[in-house]
This record gives sequence, structure tokens and C-alpha cells, in this order.
Amino acid sequence: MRRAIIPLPKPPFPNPTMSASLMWFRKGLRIHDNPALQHASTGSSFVYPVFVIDPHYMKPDPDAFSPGSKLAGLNRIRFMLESLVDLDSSLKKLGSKLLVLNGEPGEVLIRCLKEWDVKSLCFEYDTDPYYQALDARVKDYASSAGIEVFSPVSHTLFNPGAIIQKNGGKPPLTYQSFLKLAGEPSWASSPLSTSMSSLPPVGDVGNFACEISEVPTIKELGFGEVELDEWTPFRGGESEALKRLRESISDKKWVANFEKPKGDPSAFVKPATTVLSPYLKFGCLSSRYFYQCLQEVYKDVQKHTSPPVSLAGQLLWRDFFYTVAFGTPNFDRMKENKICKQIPWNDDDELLAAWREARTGYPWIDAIMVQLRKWGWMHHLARHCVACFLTRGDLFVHWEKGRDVFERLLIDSDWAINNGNWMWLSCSSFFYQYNRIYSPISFGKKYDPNGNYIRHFLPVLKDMPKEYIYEPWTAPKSVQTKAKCIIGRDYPKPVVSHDSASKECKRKLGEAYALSQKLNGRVTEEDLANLRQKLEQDKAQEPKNKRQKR
DNA sequence: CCGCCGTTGACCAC
DNA sequence: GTGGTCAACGGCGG
Repeated sequence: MRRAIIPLPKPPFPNPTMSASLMWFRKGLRIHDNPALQHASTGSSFVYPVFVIDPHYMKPDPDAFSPGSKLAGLNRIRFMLESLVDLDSSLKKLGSKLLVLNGEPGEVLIRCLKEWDVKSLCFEYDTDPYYQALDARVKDYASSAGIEVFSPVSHTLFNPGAIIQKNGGKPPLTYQSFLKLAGEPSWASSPLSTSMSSLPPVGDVGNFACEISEVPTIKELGFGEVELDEWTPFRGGESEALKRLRESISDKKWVANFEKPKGDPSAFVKPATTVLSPYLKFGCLSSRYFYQCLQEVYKDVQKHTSPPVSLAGQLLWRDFFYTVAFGTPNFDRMKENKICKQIPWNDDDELLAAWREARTGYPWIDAIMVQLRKWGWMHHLARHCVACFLTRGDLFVHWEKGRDVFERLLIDSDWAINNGNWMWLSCSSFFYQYNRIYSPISFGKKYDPNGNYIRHFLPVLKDMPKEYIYEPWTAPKSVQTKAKCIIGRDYPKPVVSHDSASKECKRKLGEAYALSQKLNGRVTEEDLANLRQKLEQDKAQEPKNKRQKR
């Protein structure tokens, strides 16, 4: 890690009335619509804009299944670093700069507050459990030291806590009830502060001078030896976010007619959605600003789509998941999670690895998993296909395992939304129609009969005739030879047969649901173990039954 | 208790 | 492309 000593302007005159604020950046990596930054810069003579490189997210982990840290793949780490570089450059234009520090953020922050005679600590409120715990510690110290804490809700459209309170202490569990509770956002018609002309200078950093660095590079963080064979095409940062936003909303007709479920998951040259999610995740783009821009477009057109399918509806989905996640203890696991169905998922590491490493033998599934690894982004429906396949559709692997893979590799992975969607897709919560299974063969074919998406992300199949590209194991040997792709050698045979595997999954889900209903939702670990045993026994008897039938 | 609803299933007929 | 059927879930409001 580079430990550059950066010359910083000294305060011109020591003045006891001059006060300093500390702006702590975590998410919210932006200048526009940033109430915490706004607050820090008004009424303070100095502002210390701090970002702490947190080993919890950023420390290289050589044992992980892909290059990166324990929790984040390199694509997302790089996206974040790009966002920080952009933020630093914007701060510099305003007469400030980003102070990058390293270490456990709570400890680093408290040391900063002690060292810098800060009167006001400003940071965006964060509902994720990790930040709830961290922020509680920092706030405790600040109040004991008489430091004002300003921590506004600015990551989401609504305040999740307020919505939960409005609902009598429980989060709404359906989108419609969420909409009803939320109503129009109170700020919707008041203009947001989207520009800043200048910022107070950075104060004297004192003994921290030797610890403050520029935004590090991937290499400086200790990831230097690894090479990704393809990086994500999406660049991080607020500038890129605003550029992308402008492009997305410039086509008013497209915005007005946007219907999420009708998008084409196989479109990759020009994706069928905005791809603003990674920018929202890091707060490079304000969800409120995005929302207001959409309202402007809606005003200008005769008719437009509505939630849940509209573009504004997508922002509301985000708020929905943030709210449920905030109000649900153990939201990120099955056990002790009140809204999560208890299902006897298997623990098959072989199947998990095949899925993760894009060798299930189903080209549609594997191509999506390659896109995930290389781009860190796939269309929402593509995510549905692979999530369904891993869990309730085919492999019956625990949704938490898939969640971990997405959390690591997606550049837009977001704690609340990722966990919420995995529960959704695995029929563990929110959605329960387990008979509706995405076919790993026909779903993609609807959109892309020629298999261009597969050919791009799985070049080994690029010469497979379109008749076989979704089911290459059915291609005659001569065709395989001509396509220079022998199934079982150059590309794997299917790990399971979709027909029998999906039937088996439906049966297991049915049994698990029945047990849950019988026990009023209070399924213990022992109950689950018994169910697992029962399912195994039934499976063992099944061939006998078949023989009897014949 | 009943009936309706739910962002995005597959398959088939028209 | 649309619309029906298949088989049929839980949440929720009445």
C-alpha cells in the first residue's frame, strides 16, 4: 500500500471559532443530492472528507473461488475504486479532496475524531446490519465526545424505519402493501440539491498525514498478481452514472414504455435495462434524483407504465427490499428468519461448483454464469434463470450458497436486494408458486433462437447449429465433430436431467410447504432433518414403484 | 372461510 | 402476439 504524504493546505489562521466537520463516505459516493456532504459543508470552516478502506470488504483472500476479497470479486472492487477516483476528482474541483485511510473503519473514525477537533460528524444513514453495528459504535463515541452526528437517510427513496413504524412495527411483506404505506415521497416535488460550487478546505490532518493515501489501485491493495481474462465493461463513478442516466432517460418513449418483465435477458450488446444498479448500489447515483428525472419524463408523455413494471417501479422495488430487510432479523439466512420458508435444501458442493463454474451442461445457464463472472452484471431475468436452476428448479442447492456467489461477483450486489431476490426465486419468501419453473432450454430460446448470447459467452459452442445450441447433448456425433465441440469432452453433459430434476424439486417443495403449513410455520431443525430423511426414503422407493407399474 | 391477487412459467391453440 | 390451460402456492382483505 502506498503511504504517500500529501501536502495539505494549513488553516490560514488559527481561529477558535472555526469549526471542522468530518464527512464519512461509505456508500453515497457522489456530490449531487448528498445531504450529509451538504450539511458538513455548511457552517464549517473545514471539512475532512474521509473514506476508509475496510479490510472486511477489501482484504485479498487467496482461498476465495475467484480473485478478490472474501466478500467481493475484483470487478466490484475495481468499480468501487473507480468510483472513489471520480469522487476524489470531483472533490478536488470543489477545492477539497478525498482522504483515504486504511483499517477497521470504527477504529479509524474514532481516531480521526480524536485527532482533528471535529465538531460535526456527517455520514449517510445505512440500514445494512454491518453498518448498523459499526455506526452505533462510532455514534456512541461521538456523543460521548460532544460531537454532533448528522446521519440522514439518502440512499433510498423512503426511510425504511419510518415505513416499518407506520405499519405498526412490522415491515410490509408485499409490494402492493409497501406502495400503499409509502405513498408519494414527501420530497418528490421539492427540488434536490444537485450541484455544489465549492467546499470548505480540508483541515490540518496532523499526525494522520503519513496514513493518508490517494485512492489505491487494485495492485496496491495486494491483488497485483491476478489477471481477469475479461473485466466488466462498466466503469464506476458518479460522472459515469450521470452520463448513463442522461442516456437512459433521453429516450422518453423507451422510459415511458419500460416494462421490466418484457425485457430481453439475452441482449448484451445493448442491455435491455439501464444498468444503473451498480451506480445505485454505491450511491454514485442518487435514487431520489433518478426518481425525479423519471417523473419529469412521465409528465412529458401521454401515457407511461406504472409500478411494479415501470422504471420508477424498479426504484420502489429497491426500497421495498430495503424496508423488509431492515425489519426482518436474520434476513440473510433461512434459520431463525420469520419470513423464510424452511426447506430441506441439499448441501451438494459438486452441483454448486458446476453451477458456479459454468459447467452445468446447459448452455443458457452456463452462458449466464460466464457473463456474471466476466461482467459482474446480467439481466434480471437471466439472474432468475440461474437462481431458479440452482435452487428450486433443478439442483435443489441452498439459496444461501447461490446468494454468496452473486454477492461476491455482481458489481451491483446489494445486501437487502440480493438476499430478497434469492428468497423470492427459491420460493422461500415473497413468491410461492413453485410449479412455475424456468426451463433452462426453452426460456432463453424464446428471446434468442439463434443462441447469439450463448455463442458470445461460451465460444466453445459458437459453431453449434442453432437446432442444438440449447441442448447440445442431443446433437448427433457428426454435428458435434463438425462444430468442433464434443459433448462430454469440450463441453460437459448436463449435470441433471431437467425433466426429472424439476419434478423432484416440485415434490420436495410440496412436502416442505405441507410440513410448514402443518406446523404453522414453526419448523425446527429436527423437523427439517426428519423431512430430509423421509424424502430420501421416498426417493429410494421410487424405482420400485416404477417397476411395479411396468 | 372464501375469493382474489401476485413484476417476469411452459405449453398449446389460434 | 394473445389467450387459455395446466396445477395450484401463500398473503391478504372481506
